[in-house]
Amino acid sequence: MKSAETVFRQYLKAKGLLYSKQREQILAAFVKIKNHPTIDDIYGTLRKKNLNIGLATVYRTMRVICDAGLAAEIDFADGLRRFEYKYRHHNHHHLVCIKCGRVIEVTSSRIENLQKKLAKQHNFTPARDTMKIFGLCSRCKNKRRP
Amino acid sequence: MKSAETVFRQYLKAKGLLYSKQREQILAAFVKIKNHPTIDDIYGTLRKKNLNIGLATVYRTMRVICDAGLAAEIDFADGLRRFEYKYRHHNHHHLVCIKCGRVIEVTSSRIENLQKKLAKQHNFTPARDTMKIFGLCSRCKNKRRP
DNA sequence: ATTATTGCAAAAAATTTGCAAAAGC
DNA sequence: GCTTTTGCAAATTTTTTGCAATAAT
Repeated sequence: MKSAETVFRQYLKAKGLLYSKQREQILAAFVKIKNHPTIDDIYGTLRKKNLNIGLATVYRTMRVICDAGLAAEIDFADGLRRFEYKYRHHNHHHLVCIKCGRVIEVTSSRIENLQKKLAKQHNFTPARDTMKIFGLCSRCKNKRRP
Repeated sequence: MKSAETVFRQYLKAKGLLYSKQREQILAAFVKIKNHPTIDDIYGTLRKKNLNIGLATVYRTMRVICDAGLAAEIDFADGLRRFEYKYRHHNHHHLVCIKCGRVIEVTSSRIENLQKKLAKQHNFTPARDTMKIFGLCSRCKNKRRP
């Protein structure tokens, strides 16, 4: 299966865009970070590696990566704009702990089938979907208040 | 059934907070606006009514309204922070058109049951959930490119 | 050679905060 | 009367943009 880099390269070529070192490095950093980084997480990672990439470039590149379908914005209701890696990830849903912020990824083909049905009923052509359940994770639910 | 205002009043009293005219007006404006307003939508509505309420107050009050469980932030991937009214609304899901922005609200008890099951399997105590399907609505899918 | 991309700094937008005056209870 | 809330302006944070220099094909 093609690597994300290859997919990105092909996308850029098809759109007449250039494949720059910065784009390569930003994509690599993003893919490497597990668990839904913010722009600032990605920027910080690059800085730590002494890659001198401007913040504006990270913003611009993450937009391109999203356009290429390799990432999507995701909102865990913590006020931060995060990104989720979309390539070779099964479509999955999230259980988000409202206390500790832990995110558990789950899949359910039955839910997916129902989603498809629901879309069809409304004559709606689905492209992607998100499902999140907010609540308390197993660790947090047994803790007493501080 | 209690009105949202009553619920809000009771919440404030329970927390030792005050029920001010501004809070009343902001809640009323928010409830009245259909379809997921931004802070600015709410602020604009109030201004149009010549209610001289500061933007900071709208920010602060929407947070209180969310804390009271009457609203929640919702993200339709359009870069805007929106709020959804939560009281006396059946839990519903959204079909979001990525072309025209139209939002169709749907319910599915079968999906809800599966969500509950999924949470249980992970020893997770659900509080609230969101599900969105992004795609093309019936109107947009038949249109050709501009 | 031509065009797209970058970094930087500046601008714009979004959100939060400090504080004296006003309002709620 | 005591506290909380408000409006305003200032401060902070987040995101976008203009542009000359640089890099990609």
